Amino acid sequence: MAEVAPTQVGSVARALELVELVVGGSTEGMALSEIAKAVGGSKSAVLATLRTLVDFGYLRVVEPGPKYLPGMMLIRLGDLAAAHDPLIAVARPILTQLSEKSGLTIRVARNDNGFPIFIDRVDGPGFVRFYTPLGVRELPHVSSAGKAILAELSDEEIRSVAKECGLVSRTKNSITSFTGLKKEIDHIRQVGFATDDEEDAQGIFCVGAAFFDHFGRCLGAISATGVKTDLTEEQVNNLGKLVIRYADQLTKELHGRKTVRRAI
Amino acid sequence: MAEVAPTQVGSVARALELVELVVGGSTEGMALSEIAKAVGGSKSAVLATLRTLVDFGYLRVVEPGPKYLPGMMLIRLGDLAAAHDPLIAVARPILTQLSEKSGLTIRVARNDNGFPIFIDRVDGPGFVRFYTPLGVRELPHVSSAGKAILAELSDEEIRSVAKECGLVSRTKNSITSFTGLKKEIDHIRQVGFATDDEEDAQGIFCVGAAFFDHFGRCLGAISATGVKTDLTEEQVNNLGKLVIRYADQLTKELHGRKTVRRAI
DNA sequence: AACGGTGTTCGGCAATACCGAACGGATATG
DNA sequence: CATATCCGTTCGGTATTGCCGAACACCGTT
Repeated sequence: MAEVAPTQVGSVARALELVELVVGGSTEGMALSEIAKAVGGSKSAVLATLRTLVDFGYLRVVEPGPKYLPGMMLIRLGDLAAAHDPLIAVARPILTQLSEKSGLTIRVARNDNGFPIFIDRVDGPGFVRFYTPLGVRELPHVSSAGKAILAELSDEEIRSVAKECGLVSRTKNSITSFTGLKKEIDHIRQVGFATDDEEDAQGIFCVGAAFFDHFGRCLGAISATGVKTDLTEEQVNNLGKLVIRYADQLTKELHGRKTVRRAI
Repeated sequence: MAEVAPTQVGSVARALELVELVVGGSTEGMALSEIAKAVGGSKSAVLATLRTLVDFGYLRVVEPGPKYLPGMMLIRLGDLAAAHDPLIAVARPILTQLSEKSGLTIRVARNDNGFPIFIDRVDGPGFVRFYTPLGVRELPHVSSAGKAILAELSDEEIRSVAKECGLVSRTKNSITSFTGLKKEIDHIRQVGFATDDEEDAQGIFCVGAAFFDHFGRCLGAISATGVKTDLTEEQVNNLGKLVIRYADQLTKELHGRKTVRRAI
């Protein structure tokens, strides 16, 4: 089976795999045989597990078929988990205000050892043209939030993170060399905000800025995301200053202290 | 133990109880002994389960102590579950627009046999002064969304729902008699929107309107929530018309068809 | 220094979660 | 129209494995 170092509970692990499988599946839902085949278990065992998950609302079953879909409890738990997180609780009103002011989608990422994990998002008005998942470690070098975080690290930390993620390419604009990244970070340290000019996805432009705890350590970054249009340098600068202002506001409300960014 | 009619998996059920326990706990996190005592299990068994949940990101452990807190995966799953739900996907831009237009917190509830289940929320600007959970069945008679849904039911359905929830009182403004509720619903059917004038919580005012599927059946309702201020009847009417317009827009984008509301 | 409180590890027993076969229904195929 | 093939479901039997309780190590307090 799977190599699990510490003591675990197998049936629970298998159940959680089922949840991820269904959540990652299509919006049509998944059938029992399909699920059993995917996880390589017997139909009867999978059925018992699915019933348990449905009982707790983690999944819901839609007739006819029976097909399994993500349940309401997941939304409830996600909402409660967000309410539990002090950072999200403080950040959300700020994200909302910045979204309204800029008309863009605003997200907040936590600094996870140099990697950004987006934990909340407030959509801008208009139809949502892109979807970015929450709660997962993202690539640091192709997102404005990630680069804003990187710019607050020491050079050796940056090198370590760059090595860990491999500086993989996502689009033709992605920065894939360490020297290129270093140059970019120098620029970020000068202007105080980071950009993502179609480096992660075609047609998407982002601006991000870091925020800090009361030790002056970078807790994460907020970013504004929109569809790429022809922005003048001045417009980018204005947006950058706006994002910085709200990031500073977040730092302040977290009783944090903004560090002097390392110039070189 | 618990009386479980169909075949289930006990260890999974116990694990999910742990998740709910921790999510419902304080923001400080819960200790192992505390959790074991609460669920009435041995520390070793609970520890193994907790480790599994931590491994999957459902919980996270914070040192020192080890204390257990809701994990990032819950946020991720909640976000994915919301993205899976066609209603949420369609509704969110509309909620965002209405929130921006009205400056209020907008929510959308699904009609669950006459009961509202709020499944998404877009906060208005400014500090959030109230928190309403998502994904749980709420009382139908003390929320504007609930009453907007009720007004689309037949009279016997309303009576059935009223019996089921007992018309319990939440504030001194709560409607607790069936005749009072019937009168209120007649009014809602006339004006097309429902209000909640501090009937669920002191100082909170809401306006809600229903939306429909392509059979003309009431799928749910959206509502605008704000702090109670001295609103003139005209202002309430204007807000009501605004909410109706966005609810109708939602109906339209769901390829739904608005029913002629039953006058009497 | 001895205590109550942690979290942790370990062995052993029995509960129980798994499997596979068999059934019934629905849909597709000849 | 009959046959075949999928589906979901039920049901025992087996042994896997998840549970317990005791013992350990650790810290803070008394």
